[in-house]
Amino acid sequence: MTVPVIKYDRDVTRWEPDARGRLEQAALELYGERGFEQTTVAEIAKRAGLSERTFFRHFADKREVLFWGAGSLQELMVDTLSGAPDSAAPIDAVAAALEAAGTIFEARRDGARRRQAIIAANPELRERELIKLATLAAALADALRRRGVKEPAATLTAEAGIAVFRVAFERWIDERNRRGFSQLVRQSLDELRVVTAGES
Amino acid sequence: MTVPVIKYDRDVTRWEPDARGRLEQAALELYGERGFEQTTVAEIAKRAGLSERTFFRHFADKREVLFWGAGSLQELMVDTLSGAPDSAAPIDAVAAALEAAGTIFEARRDGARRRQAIIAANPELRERELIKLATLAAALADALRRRGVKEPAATLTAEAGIAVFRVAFERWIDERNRRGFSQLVRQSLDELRVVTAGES
DNA sequence: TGGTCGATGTCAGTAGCTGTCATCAGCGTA
DNA sequence: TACGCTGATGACAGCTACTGACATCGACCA
Repeated sequence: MTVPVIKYDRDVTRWEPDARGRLEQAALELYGERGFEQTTVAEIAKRAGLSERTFFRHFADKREVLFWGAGSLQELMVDTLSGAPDSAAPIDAVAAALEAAGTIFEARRDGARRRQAIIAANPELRERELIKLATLAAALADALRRRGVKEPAATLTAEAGIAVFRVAFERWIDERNRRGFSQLVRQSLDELRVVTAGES
Repeated sequence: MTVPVIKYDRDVTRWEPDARGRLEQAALELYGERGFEQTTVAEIAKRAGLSERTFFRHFADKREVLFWGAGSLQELMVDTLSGAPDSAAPIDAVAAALEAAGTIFEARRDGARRRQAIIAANPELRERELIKLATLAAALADALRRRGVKEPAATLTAEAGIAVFRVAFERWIDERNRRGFSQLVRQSLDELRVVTAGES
C-alpha cells in the first residue's frame, strides 16, 4: 500500500494559508468591535494566529490594512481615463474614471459602508484617506498630461474630479440615498459647473 | 539702601520666558537641519532647554509644531468670506478668503518656503497638511451655508476653492514665479472655470 | 543528498506619547 | 507676615507602534 504523495498549490502543512487575508479580517473585525485606537497590533496578530512581527511584514503600518486596495482602484481609474476617446473633454474623461470606480463600490456596498464608518471615527485614518485621495489626484493629473492637457489645467481638473468624487461618495454611503454612484457623480459634476460659473 | 522690588509681566526668574516659542524655533531648526524623521523630540527639548514632557504639553504631537498657525489662518479666511458683500457669488466670496490668506503668506515668504520644503519632504507631514486643508474646506463650506448656499453647492464650492488654493500656493512657492499670490489665485480660478465648463 | 529560498517566529531595542506625582515661584488673602 | 492656592515645569514609569537581526524549517531544485 502506497502513501499518495500530494502536491499542494500552497504551503499547507507548515502554516495555515492566506496569512495576509486572516490578518486583514481580524483587523477589520477588531476595528469595528472596539474601534481603531483601542485595538493593538498584538491583538490582531493573536486573533489571526500569527506574530506581531508578521503583521508588519504584510502591512506597512496599522492603518494600511484599510487602504491596501487603493492601489488597484487607482490603476483602474487611470486606465479608464487613458482609454477615454480623444474627443472627450478632460473633465469628462475624469468623470468616466470616477464612474469606473463606482462599479467597484457598488459590488460591495455593505463592506464599503463598514469601512467608511471606521475611517470616519478616527482622525489618523482620515489623514491616511486624504493622502490616498491626493495620490489618486496626482495620478489622474499625470494621465491627463499624457493626453496633452497642460498645467495647471491638468491638476485643476484632477482635483476638481476628486472633489466631485468625495461629494458623490458621501451621498452614496448615506443610507437615505438610493441613487447609483454614476448618477451621483454626474449630478455633483453638474453642480460644480453651476457653482464655478459665477462671473469673473 | 533698598533693594527695588521689580514686578515682571511674566515669570522671569524661575524659568526662561516663552517656552513655546523656544520649542517651536528649536524644532524648525532641527527639522531643517537633519529632517523631520531624523529629529527626536528629546533633541528639540534639549535645544530649547526644556524637558520632553514639556514639549508635549505645548504641542499635541511632533508634527503639530509646523501647523499650530493653521487655526488663526482659518479664522481669518472664514471672517473674510462671511464679510463679503451679499451680492458676491459664492465662488467669489471664497476667492476673497484665499486672497486674504495670501497677505499673510506674502509677509513671510521665506519662512513659508522653508516650512513647505520640510513638509514636502515627509509623508507624515503631508498627511497632516492635507487634514488641515480638509478642515479648512469644511469651515469654508460652513460659512457658505450660513450665507444661504445649499448643499452640495457649499461643499463643492469650498473644495474647488481649496483646489485653487493649492495650485496657487504651489506656484507662489516656486522661485521662478514673481507674481503675487492674489494674481495667482485669480488666474487659477479662471483656469478652473475653463476646465469645468466642458459640455455636459 | 544537499543547498537555497521564502514565510514565519523570537527577541531586543528605539521613539512617540501619556499618566502621575513632585516642585516651587508668584500671588491673593486672612 | 504667614499661609495656601495656582500654573508651569521636571522626573519617572509605562504602553505601543514599528524596526533590525538572527533562527527555524518545509518546499523546491540541482
